[in-house]
Amino acid sequence: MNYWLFKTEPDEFNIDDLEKRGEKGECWEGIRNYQARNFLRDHIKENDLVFIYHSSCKNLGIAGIATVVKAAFPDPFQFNVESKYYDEKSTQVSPRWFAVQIAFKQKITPLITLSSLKEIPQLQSFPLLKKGNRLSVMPVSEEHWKLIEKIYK
DNA sequence: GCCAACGTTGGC
DNA sequence: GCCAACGTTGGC
Repeated sequence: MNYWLFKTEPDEFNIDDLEKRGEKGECWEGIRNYQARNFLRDHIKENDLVFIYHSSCKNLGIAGIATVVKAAFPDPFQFNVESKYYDEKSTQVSPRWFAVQIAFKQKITPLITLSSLKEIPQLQSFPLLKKGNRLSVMPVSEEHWKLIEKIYK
């Protein structure tokens, strides 16, 4: 099993929205970055755990945990002309973009703030904290996951 | 294949 | 709203 971190802008979609989706969960679509796409397509498996990170907002930080309920499938939005995620260069035979389905597992209250994560020396190499990091889907090492777990457990 | 120009991300 | 950092595009 592997660990991940997904970013989301809480104004668009947040941990409470995910909780409301219940067991069915939410399709994590619209990822249009190749590195993130490769994680989604090749490495994220059913039952993996995901930190939900709230970005570009007032309260930055890890707001909860989700479970992957369905591994990679072609992102349906790339074929939808109406969608802002539409990609005319993508084909049904060879889709360019992928999505996964995740479901709510737990909320972390209060959330683990970005600033508190930065204070932990052992998290220096955590990709989220790297300057200029723009990945919206990133792996979390087991070591880092366990460290972060300790903060709220 | 290089790289300048551009658009986007995301913390501050 | 600013701007640094990064990814993508497209001309050459």
